[in-house]
Amino acid sequence: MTHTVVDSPVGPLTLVAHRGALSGVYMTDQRHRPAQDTFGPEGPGPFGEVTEQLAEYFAGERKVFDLELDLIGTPFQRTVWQALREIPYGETVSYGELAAALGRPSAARAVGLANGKNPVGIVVPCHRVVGSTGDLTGYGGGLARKRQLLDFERGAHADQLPL
Amino acid sequence: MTHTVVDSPVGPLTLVAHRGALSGVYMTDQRHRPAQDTFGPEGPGPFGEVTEQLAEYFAGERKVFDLELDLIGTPFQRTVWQALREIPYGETVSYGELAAALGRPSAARAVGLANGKNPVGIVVPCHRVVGSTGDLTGYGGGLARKRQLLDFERGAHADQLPL
DNA sequence: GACCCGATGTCGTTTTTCCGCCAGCCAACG
DNA sequence: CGTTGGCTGGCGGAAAAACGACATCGGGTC
Repeated sequence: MTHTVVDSPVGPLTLVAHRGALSGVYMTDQRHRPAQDTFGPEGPGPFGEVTEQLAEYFAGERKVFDLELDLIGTPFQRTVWQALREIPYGETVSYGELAAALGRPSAARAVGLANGKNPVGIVVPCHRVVGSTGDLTGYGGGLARKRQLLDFERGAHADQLPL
Repeated sequence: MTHTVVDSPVGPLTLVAHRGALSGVYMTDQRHRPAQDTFGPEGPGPFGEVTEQLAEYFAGERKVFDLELDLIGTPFQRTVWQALREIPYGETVSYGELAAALGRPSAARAVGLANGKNPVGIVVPCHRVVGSTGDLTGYGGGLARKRQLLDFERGAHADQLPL
């Protein structure tokens, strides 16, 4: 367990590694952010590759992250997080649709819970899930950041997918 | 975490080591015996010294074990196990007396529970605790073994403490 | 009295149960 | 449109219940 901190357009990001793989990406003031002392000491880890891909992402040059992750959670949570990774860049799904895709059409609210516990922000794109009406409805890092990320992803796509 | 198996007059004993110290001594068919896969691989450990002292004990030549132990349990359990180690060879105490000695005169039954969870049989002499009437009342390894151990300890003492 | 039996009190631990929380959804109503 | 109320499912913590390697007391027996 080691961690480090890098800068980004959405503020400082705390990167956490466990067993040699990325296990956490936390923004400042993020809800459900674990206590600092659970991140282990600041130190070496696979952070070079992570930092590079994040930089590419924020430069609009990367749409898919290719990183080894170590996600710790309940079976249901892991299922949800896995599903999140399959939402394409720039697109959104509703909590209900995601729940239905998992075969639990009525578990929309539970999906919201699991979503909020996503330990790896941005890389696991929990920001691409919105309410059934299109409302953003909530985000661990604050709705402003969610809007910022979605606007950015749509903008970077503009030249390819003119609406 | 490593373990090994040795023979003894009360049947095969599984010795377990953790952090370089003895953490378990289990008989066959013992109640509360942890699952085999929690013992780690069969391998090296401080088993030479342990085996030697056990052999001396069963030869009637050793009355006190001098071994480093690594006992894992709740605070109360650790207190009880520590108290057990101070019961002299060949003598017995009742559950109630032991509880009283710990300052919890009414916790006799709880002492019984903790007693049963003793991970290090023989070396931590839980067999020296009996009911208030002198009945053996119970033993993780079976009453037969408890009787066997107590008879043996009394016998080995016979030349010193003729009743 | 001596003895056995059952009921009761006790205590730390473990297991089970229950309840509230919430980044949702839908329908009904103004 | 906004607002409201009722339904939902998984999670986490709290509370309750169950569980013994006991001890003690009170009645019945003989």
